[in-house]
Amino acid sequence: MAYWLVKSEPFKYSWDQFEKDKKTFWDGVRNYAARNNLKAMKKGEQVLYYHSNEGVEVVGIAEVVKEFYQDPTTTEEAWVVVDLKPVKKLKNPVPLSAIKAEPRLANMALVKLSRLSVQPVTEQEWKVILELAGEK
DNA sequence: GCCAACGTTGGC
DNA sequence: GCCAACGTTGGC
Repeated sequence: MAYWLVKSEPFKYSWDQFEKDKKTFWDGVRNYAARNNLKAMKKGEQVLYYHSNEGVEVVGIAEVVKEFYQDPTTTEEAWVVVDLKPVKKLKNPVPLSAIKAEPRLANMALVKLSRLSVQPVTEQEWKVILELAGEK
């Protein structure tokens, strides 16, 4: 079972909107590395939901409900989406500054590859994030 | 709004 | 296939 992290700009698609919708397809990925991660997602896997630009923090947990398929917003075959549903909002959102301050998270893709919009999260990292979020 | 980091494009 | 130029992302 793998873990993931997706980024969204709250202006464009916030966690609150996501909760209202109950489900969304994750579109707009136009980067091969991110695309490959989308393709690697399996149904039932858990995904951290991160707000970039504003907030700059992990705000919630989502789950993959449908594995990748052709991005309906483009006819270019290279691009895919997955369906996600909200699982829960974190008690305490985890800001990037806290992630950077946590030695156990020093190697997170979020820190090292800050521009990648869909990235894998290790099980250890997942646990630490939830711990910082006050979930347990 | 600035700028660093990094991915992509295109000329050779 | 290399690499400079350019565009975009995202933290601050």
